[in-house]
Amino acid sequence: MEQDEYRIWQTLTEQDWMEMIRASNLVRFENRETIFRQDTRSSHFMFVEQGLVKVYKTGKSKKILTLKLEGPGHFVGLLSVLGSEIHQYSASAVGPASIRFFDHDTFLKVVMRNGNFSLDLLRELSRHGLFMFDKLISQAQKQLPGKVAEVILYFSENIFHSHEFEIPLTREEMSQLAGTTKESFIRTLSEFRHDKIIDLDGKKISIRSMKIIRILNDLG
Amino acid sequence: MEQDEYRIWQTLTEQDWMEMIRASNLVRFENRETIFRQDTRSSHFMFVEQGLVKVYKTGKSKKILTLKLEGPGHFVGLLSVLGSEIHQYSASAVGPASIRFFDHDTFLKVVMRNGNFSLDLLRELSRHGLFMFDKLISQAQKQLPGKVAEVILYFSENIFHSHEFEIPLTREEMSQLAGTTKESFIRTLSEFRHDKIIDLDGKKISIRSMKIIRILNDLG
DNA sequence: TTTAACTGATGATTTATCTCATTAACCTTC
DNA sequence: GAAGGTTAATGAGATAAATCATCAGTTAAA
Repeated sequence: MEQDEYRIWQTLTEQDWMEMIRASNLVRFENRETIFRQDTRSSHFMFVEQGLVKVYKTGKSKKILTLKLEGPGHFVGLLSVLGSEIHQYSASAVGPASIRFFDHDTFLKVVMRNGNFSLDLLRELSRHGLFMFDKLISQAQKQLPGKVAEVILYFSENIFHSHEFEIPLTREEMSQLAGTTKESFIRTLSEFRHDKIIDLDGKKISIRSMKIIRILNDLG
Repeated sequence: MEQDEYRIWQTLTEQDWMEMIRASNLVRFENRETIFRQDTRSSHFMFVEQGLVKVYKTGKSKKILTLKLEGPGHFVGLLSVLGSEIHQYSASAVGPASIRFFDHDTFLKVVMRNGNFSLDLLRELSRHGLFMFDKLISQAQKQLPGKVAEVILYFSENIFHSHEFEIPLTREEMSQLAGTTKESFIRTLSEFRHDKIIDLDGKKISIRSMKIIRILNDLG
């Protein structure tokens, strides 16, 4: 990794950067491998260099809710590393992914002495919080079509930047991202297909009417 | 306010503290007054010195979801001030409340030059994020009794630190905290009363069986 | 290569919760 | 102190979504 490869490192001095990199190691995960697991002790700061990472949490009823897929240039597990001793959620690789693990103390030392860097982290954490607040509203207030449209839109806009894409998740995993059951999710997808809002071919989805998807996402 | 009154200021030097305080002002809000409103421009860092502040967000359908009640010693609106130009949610006073408004640039200047302070903010923000993630799981996976028990437990443990308390919100406001409708909330409260889990007298609630409340909260 | 497990799809049924409607109690203010 | 507004409570009916069950197609394992 070069220092200028990701925006977040650009506030670091060459020395800070070198010190952090030296106290780090890059780990490659294969599809579906766990990166860290809820209820284990949190230790390292983890940064996605390549691939996609699924961030999810298991409720008391063992049901899973997936918060997001984090892509390159973002941290995973920050909330737990900074706000708790124990991981409060899990993360796993979606496809092959390279994660850099930074030594906890070295990372904090740099955060403490570099105001611009810590401010960037504060902003990253804040945007993450705003994202969660939005998701909270969705879960509390939207009904099925709105939730499913949101997931489709999420892949289209945040992950693939295209109206046509192949989703690297099973239907059940998608339903966990929507906050519903796999049956309900599948059913709603089928309805979207019948209503010619999307084309569907296995894991390939093509949005035929972005307008309707947006309306469904907005109005619930 | 004295510097040692709240934990968050203890990492500040006397100079930093004085500079920030000089560039701040304390505003008293009466019950139900808006402190900041969703969709307005965010400007100041706001800190609760006294009272309770309701943090809530209005969805596209105009329905309100209340995230939490923030008490003395905590910031409100941090997510928006740091992560967005525009407030993504609202806050209003629950009873009389004193809020200190810090000048944006002065506050950031201190954050940037004081590593311990910025680290404290990072931790505060992280805990806030973990709280939201928990709430997200609740909204996605719990049904009514679990959500209502959660609200009762929240008041008991986080706000009043007692099994008996008088809630400063209407039933409708409580339902927005639970993420349901006022009718459903009232109905569930009544059921709890019939089942002798709580005593109910207007806004006074007394938990008769903390054990059952906890079970309901945990298992859904 | 046969069996077993997983995934996707769909129907039928049940259940939870929302919506609508009504009433009573309590404030507020004119 | 009467009228209007807000809040709390509850019932009946409508509706959305979960659950349960089945089956076909696919992938993985024995």
